[in-house]
Amino acid sequence: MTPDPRDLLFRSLADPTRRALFERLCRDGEQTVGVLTAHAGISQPAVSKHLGVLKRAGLVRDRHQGRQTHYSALPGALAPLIDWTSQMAGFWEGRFDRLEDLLKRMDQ
Amino acid sequence: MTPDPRDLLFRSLADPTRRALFERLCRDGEQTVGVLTAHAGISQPAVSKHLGVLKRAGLVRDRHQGRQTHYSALPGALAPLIDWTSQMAGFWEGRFDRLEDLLKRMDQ
DNA sequence: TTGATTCATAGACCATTGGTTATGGATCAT
DNA sequence: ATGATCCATAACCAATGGTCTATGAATCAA
Repeated sequence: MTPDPRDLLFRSLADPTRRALFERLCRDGEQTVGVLTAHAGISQPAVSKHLGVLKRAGLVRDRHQGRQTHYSALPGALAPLIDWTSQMAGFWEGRFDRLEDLLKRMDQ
Repeated sequence: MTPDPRDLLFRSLADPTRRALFERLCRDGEQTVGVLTAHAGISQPAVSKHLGVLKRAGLVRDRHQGRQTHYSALPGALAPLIDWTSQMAGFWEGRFDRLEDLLKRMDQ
């Protein structure tokens, strides 16, 4: 059972709170856990847990400075997601092409 | 609390079995529940349930013919997902630009 | 050193979810 | 009409997930 890296990505982004955290980090850059907690509307441990999930998915990284932890987004980790959607669209187009071929052959 | 359409999408695609079903429909086109079940490795009711979730997310549609139900993919429903990832990347680039501006101003 | 602050981890709790079996409604074949 | 097939729904169960409070480790300030 190779743990599909896509799976971690999709599951991490399935939660709206986590998407909001990631979105904030993308938009406003590096933030401490305290600042993120102040805007998240949930407890600090909950925020830490969400950040842990995002980190394990490679979507964020942390930097320790004194007693605070700064988190920042790594939007490059979204690549597999983009690849997958492209692939789905590609399958679709490919299927359509084959249908055109079929119709073309039937036309003769 | 308006139910974010993105939320339905992300949550629907968070499950590997559902992604596999959707992928199969994208790749091979319309399929009956029976055929999908034969390849899914889970029970028919489980497949039906997953298809229901995908349908509510707008990712598939169903067509009834006799006693079978044919499902097909609607990959256009992936658009909000693509938009979101683009927006995240956009935030990132914007942030970088603003940083450049800041450095430029500091340089003077 | 003592106390306050910042964050992560542990444990408990509740809702959600993904799976099962059982069943029923339609449709087709005989 | 009878039986078989296809699918959806219902009822249930185990596991997962998101939240909280409590606590501890590390750092900073006094």
